[in-house]
Amino acid sequence: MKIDLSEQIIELLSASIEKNIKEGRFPLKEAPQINLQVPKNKSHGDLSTNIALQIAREVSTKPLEVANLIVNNLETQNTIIDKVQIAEPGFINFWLKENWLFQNLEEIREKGEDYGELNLGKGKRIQVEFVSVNPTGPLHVGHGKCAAVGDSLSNILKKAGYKVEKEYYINDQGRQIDLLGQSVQTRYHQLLGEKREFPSDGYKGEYIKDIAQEVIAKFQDKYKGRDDQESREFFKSFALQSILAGIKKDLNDFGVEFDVWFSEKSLYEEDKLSEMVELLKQRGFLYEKEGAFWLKTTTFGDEKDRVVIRENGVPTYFASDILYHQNKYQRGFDKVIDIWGADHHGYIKRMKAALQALGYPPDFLEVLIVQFVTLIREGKEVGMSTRGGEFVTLRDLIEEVGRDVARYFFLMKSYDSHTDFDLDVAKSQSMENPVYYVQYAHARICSIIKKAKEAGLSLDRKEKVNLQRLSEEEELALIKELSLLKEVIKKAALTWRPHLLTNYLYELASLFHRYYTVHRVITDDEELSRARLVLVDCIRIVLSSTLKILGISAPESM
RNA sequence: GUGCCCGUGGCUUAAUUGGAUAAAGCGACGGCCUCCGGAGCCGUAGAUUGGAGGUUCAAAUCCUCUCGGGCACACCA
Repeated sequence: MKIDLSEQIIELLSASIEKNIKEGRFPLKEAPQINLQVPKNKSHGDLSTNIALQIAREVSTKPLEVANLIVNNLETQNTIIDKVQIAEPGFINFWLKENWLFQNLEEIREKGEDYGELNLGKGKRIQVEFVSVNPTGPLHVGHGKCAAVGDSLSNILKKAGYKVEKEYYINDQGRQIDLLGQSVQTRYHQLLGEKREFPSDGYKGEYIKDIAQEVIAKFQDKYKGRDDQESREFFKSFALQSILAGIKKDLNDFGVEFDVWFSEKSLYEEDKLSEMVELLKQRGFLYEKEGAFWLKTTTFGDEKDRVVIRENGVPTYFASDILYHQNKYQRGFDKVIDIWGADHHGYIKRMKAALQALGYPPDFLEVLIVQFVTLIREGKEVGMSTRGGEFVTLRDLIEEVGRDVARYFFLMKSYDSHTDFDLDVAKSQSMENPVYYVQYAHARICSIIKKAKEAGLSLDRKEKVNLQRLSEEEELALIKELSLLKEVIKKAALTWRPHLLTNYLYELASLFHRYYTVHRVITDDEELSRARLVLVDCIRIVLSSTLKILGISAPESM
């Protein structure tokens, strides 16, 4: 069987259009990009294209006429195409031979969880950087959303044939880290009974005291009364290690693992900064004004130029980010995707401008902006302030609703729309809760397969099964849905939208639940039962592998 | 004030990136268990896609204006 059938049909269409060009009917230079879609309406066939409508203007011919010319030159013998029809105002609709569906099932049986893998990326290297919170406190729920999106997106890209690296950027230097160190140090002194004023803009959370306690547990009063350089460095690095360890643990428990933890500090080790400054000067994008060095980001559409090196000689955060992205480029990625919270969106222009100033293509960097999360409990918004003991951390959320639910809820809507996270729905084990709905479908299938085995019907991957017996409307609909997986992954990978998979899962589960209530898998007719077992097993495989991409478990019973 | 994101049934969101009759869930109302897991299934009601123009064979989607909501506008990170 062929690679991908939509590819096959696109090739046929291209050939036909090229023939029309060659024979002078279409005044075009080359065949255009053709898109196939799966029509919503069954009466529009299995696949459909609007190509005639799209080129009608260019070839100055009526769309219907164009469609006719294309169809007349289409070589459909010995292909998967059963019937072609032209519809107003110029769509070309394809009906496929029924056995393409069964071939699809065979493919799923053969490939198992690898079904749906694509070669879209052709091995290109993509880096996805996400979360990257300042290590000055625990992760909150918003970071959880970023983590879920970044992690699933990475999995999707992998499945689509890209080489993906997940990275976390650690801001391990600068004022915030100084403050963190001071905060812990002050708490340490206070806990040991010394009177110390807490830094006015220090970190006031309870976790700071916990860290101070850790210090006491490990080093007792070793640093008591001291405020020298060495002890300050100690508190800084101790606090950093401790918080970072917490962040790693939270992410791990959320099912997210990074390939690289990249230190901001390391950017400054070999004086890369002055190299970068020199380069930008040479390229004419860096100038001095009022004692500071400014990058001409306005050249690339930013509202104002930005300071890179302050008057006092200290590089800004922006300087680090330029260095960091330069480093990314030098590591040879074909593309890097940064996932940022909504509060950073104003930063995109200057970052892209900086990359262009360095001479990199503007689309080397893609920034996805994730909108905020609002927690709802008993119909009311949960305050995100640290006061009042209401939970705000990712850890609390995982403990309250579970990892599967949390991830699903973050991924069921487009990341660029606000998430209203209803805790009561998230905890309910009913049809209100889409996670269980999908997982339940999986568990049901497992149960059927088990039951079948007990009845002596076991599934052997290699065994020939007469799939032609699958002829019910619900069965054909299910097989079609299964075959859509590739399209969904392709689209999700090209548009960076993980929620497409969530929607797909829900739809597949829904079709299965309907099928389940109307037809029995295990019947007196053994041949039929075997065919149906293959079908439900394929559904199980697709449910399970898609859930895996989203980082959600596929329980066999629940 | 300037820039970015978002306005879709009562509520929360989809819509194959410009396609054919705007699709689901919740909530409301009415049905379905002698049978593989009822955490399920079926049906009914509910929409001028915030509003006004425009672009074209075709607009929820693109452009302009306008009204609401969020976020950002530092020699902070």
